[in-house]
Amino acid sequence: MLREEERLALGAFVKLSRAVETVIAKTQRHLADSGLTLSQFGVLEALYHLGPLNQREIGRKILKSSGNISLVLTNLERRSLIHRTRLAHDRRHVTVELSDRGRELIETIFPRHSGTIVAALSVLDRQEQEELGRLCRKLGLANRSGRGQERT
Amino acid sequence: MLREEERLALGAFVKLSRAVETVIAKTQRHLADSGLTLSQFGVLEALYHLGPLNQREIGRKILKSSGNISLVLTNLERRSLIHRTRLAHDRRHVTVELSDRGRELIETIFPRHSGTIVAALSVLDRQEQEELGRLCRKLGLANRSGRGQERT
DNA sequence: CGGTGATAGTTTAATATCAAACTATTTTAC
DNA sequence: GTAAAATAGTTTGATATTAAACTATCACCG
Repeated sequence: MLREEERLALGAFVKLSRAVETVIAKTQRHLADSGLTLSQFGVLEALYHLGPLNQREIGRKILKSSGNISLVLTNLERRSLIHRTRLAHDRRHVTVELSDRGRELIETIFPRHSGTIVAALSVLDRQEQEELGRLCRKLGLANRSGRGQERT
Repeated sequence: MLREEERLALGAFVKLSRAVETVIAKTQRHLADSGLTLSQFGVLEALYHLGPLNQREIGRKILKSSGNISLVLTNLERRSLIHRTRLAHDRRHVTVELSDRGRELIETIFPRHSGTIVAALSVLDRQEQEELGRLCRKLGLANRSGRGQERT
């Protein structure tokens, strides 16, 4: 019914999706203990590793629309995990940075998050993880949204 | 700063997530032309390939919570793409099936959807797709949610 | 200047998503 | 046979998500 080429590609993609979903589900369970969603964690982690960013830069890092970032930041701000500041010399930009509480939280949570992923991937040996990374990198780069299809 | 094991696993996982996100983004753009979300498409596709199912079975197929399935079905029902029927001999169960309109729609859309994925994966040759499938299958199976963590 | 266009962020409307509480129904145990 | 437990589905409350419309600000050009 399906051509061979089709069967192979669809099968690989289903397995790819399922694999990501199962690992993400594990990380979400653990993040929920701290009352964080995966998106909130993504923002805190980006700020932690890259320092203060404006909202567009955050959106580019975690691949979300600007409207979405705006909301996620509002929720983080409500819990005093980040600060937003308008730049004086260009009032269109908002600089986002971790609060002390936010820094403490991400410093506590990141090792656990990382541990969850390392454990999940540990069914694959070093060489398999390298190969998986190589194939996914190739796939991701070839299909990255180009030609004016970035999210606004 | 990060141990080698950690760097490798986190790196592989980020690439894995990005690859899935980029391919999914492509399929969503195309599904949006028909006014379907990915979840709605997932339901229609399951019904198309597997025949009538109850809501729990659908949830298991597309890995979503029962509450979510309930809502997605309501939205599909509003557009007359599916029918819901209570089973006479066990009134707890709802049998979901494609309407004629739903069948027409999925028959039109599925080939395009499939084509999008085949095209996206085509940067990998046959052997690479097989290897990617093998690695992801291993990863997914090892981390499938067990121990009472299914979604309700 | 002074308007035109670009850029950053916010808001809105629709859908999705989960966990948890809830309803309805059936099965099981006593 | 009825009470308790299990099962299927729905609802609720909170967050996420996008596209598109919108606001505010700045840059550039005449």
